Amino acid sequence: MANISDVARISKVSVGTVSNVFNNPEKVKPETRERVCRVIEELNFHPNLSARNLSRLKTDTIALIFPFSKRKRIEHYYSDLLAGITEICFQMNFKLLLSSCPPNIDEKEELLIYKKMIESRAVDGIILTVSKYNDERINLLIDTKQKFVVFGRSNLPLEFPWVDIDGKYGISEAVRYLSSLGHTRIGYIGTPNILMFSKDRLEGYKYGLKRCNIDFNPDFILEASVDGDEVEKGENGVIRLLSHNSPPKAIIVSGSQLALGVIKGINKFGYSVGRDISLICFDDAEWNVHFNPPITSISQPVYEAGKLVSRILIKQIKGIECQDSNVLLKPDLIIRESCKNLN
Amino acid sequence: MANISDVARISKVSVGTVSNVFNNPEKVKPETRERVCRVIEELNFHPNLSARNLSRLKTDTIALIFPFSKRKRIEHYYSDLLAGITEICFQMNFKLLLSSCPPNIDEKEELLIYKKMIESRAVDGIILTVSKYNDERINLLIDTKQKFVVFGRSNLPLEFPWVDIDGKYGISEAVRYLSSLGHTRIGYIGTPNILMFSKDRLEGYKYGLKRCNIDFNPDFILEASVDGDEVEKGENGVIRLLSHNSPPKAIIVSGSQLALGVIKGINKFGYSVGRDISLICFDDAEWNVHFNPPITSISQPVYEAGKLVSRILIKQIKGIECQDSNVLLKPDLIIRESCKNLN
DNA sequence: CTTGTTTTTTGAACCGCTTCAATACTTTAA
DNA sequence: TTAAAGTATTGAAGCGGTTCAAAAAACAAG
Repeated sequence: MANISDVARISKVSVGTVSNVFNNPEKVKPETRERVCRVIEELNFHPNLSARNLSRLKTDTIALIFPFSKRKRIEHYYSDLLAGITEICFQMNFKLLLSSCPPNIDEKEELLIYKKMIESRAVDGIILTVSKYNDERINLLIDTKQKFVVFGRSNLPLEFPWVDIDGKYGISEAVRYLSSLGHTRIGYIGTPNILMFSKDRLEGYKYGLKRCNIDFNPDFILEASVDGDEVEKGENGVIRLLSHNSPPKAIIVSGSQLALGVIKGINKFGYSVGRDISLICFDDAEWNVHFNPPITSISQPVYEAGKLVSRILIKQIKGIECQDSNVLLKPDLIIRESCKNLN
Repeated sequence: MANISDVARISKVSVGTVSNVFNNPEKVKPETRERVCRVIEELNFHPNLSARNLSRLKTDTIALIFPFSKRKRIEHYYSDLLAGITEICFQMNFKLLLSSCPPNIDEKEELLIYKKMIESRAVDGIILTVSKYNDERINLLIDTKQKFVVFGRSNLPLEFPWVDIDGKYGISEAVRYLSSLGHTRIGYIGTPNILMFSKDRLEGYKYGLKRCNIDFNPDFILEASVDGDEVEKGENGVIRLLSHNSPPKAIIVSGSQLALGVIKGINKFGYSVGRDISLICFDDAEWNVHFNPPITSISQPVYEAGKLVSRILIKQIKGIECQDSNVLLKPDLIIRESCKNLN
């Protein structure tokens, strides 16, 4: 396979000129350029990326690390994100290195994976997803001066680029909608407290109640544990909520997997979604619209977030000033038929 | 940032020895090794991957190229596959380069993307997915001597490693099951004919009928077109089938997106799945079990295929003899409640 | 035909590692 | 004590590009 000096030799120029033909074509005289190009064509020469990466000390590659799924498939959250990221990478001519790590991995081990990636300089930037409370990974990335963007916010008092979805807004709008239908007994089933977005959403729930002058009842909320099957947790959770002596009549559930369980639980309890229990699901999974009744959902613009996140990161890598490197996206309440009008 | 010669200088050995500490630790005397390791630790040295890749002329990286989704998310088929692939990559210490390309891209342009990837030697191997009839990509990969594995078989008379799911078996089992419930009027809604797996499944349908002594009725089959929304195609398709003057009483649908439309269409037609129309879906999407009634499905071991495909590819790259580089996986018929027993 | 200016091209240094023949050092056996 | 064999280390030559100061060539003006 031909290399750059073959091309140089045959086209009777220096390697520097061949290199310029690729990287600074305007610097080489048209006639020379054409001659070199012919030889490039003839030899079917293509610059070796590893060599290029080495000498430029950059890779035009970004990385995304996500946890293995327990369900032998990528969470659809990542799936949407990936769709956005790969699209931008394609546009901007960047590559995406995808890594995954075992679920429920030891936090220290997870950090090691990040460290390894940073230190080997395999990528120019990293996309961090699902920020946690006191997320050590963010500290690591800042300490090592690695370029990165976070999908999610942080409680740490640090400046860094992030994109997030306004869960507080989303949930509070759901509460407002339920309240407008006459609901006051509104339950909430949330995700584990250690994830930043859980806090945000729970806050939205409380804020939403307050705004609608509904008293907060701690018996009406439930936070799923970190481990275990999401569907099961949803099922058990909702059954617990419904077993109260004066149970909620509406439930907002944070996450589509949990929601699957919640629906199952509601049916198991002998109730029917939309008639006996109103339901809103944060995160509009593909199937929500196809259920009977179709589930009123809060749709997260994860795909857009993926595009943003990668665009911001690549800009940062290229040294392009980015005016908005902190973006909060609004989710959408999509009203379908799972909530009963009590008025 | 420290490099290998810094380490060599400070620990008073040659760069070769430092390199050996990493790559052939058994070749260096324990005392020396320890001394070098201390310096490595001190300087927080980590070999630069680009340099390593360049001098070894390999990257320990494989690539997967998949089409953008029209639905702003990765098809769950790829999602399962990715889960398997990334898991093996993690285990085998390989990296995965993920690329996507616009949907319905010109075939020539698609080939260019593959060419670019091959010629830049950015990866050591490529995973090709969803083989097509007369798939040019396979020719390209063979011609360029690129290492690769295909998820799917080919009609081309070529030898190459592949993993596939036995669609013929899956569909014919579905037919057999329906027949055992007393069904004889069995329709089939398939995916576009250009995809290899479509042919396979259709064959399964015909074979299944024959085996059960059911006459093949061309009016009962429908092949979805290449473009357009899958759900819509399913909906329109099933309505067309049901509008016949003696319509099928059972339908096998090839693909979960199509199935969503089929269910919608059945309901729209005023029929009810499991009562008026029996339904089997090839591909057990996450939601199938949660529908009412739960959909009897043929579950594809895509996650396992992902593991296999990457394992085979990596072995090939490493030059490890692989006894079984052509694997046909059997899908599973999961009986739920969408088929009526006519007996 | 000079001289000065601008445009092109050169070629060596560099990026940071791996590899391997050659050398140096140890150990063993006679 | 020494030669032979075995073990450990060296260092230079790759790998295949990019970069940039310096040289060369081309052009313009006097």
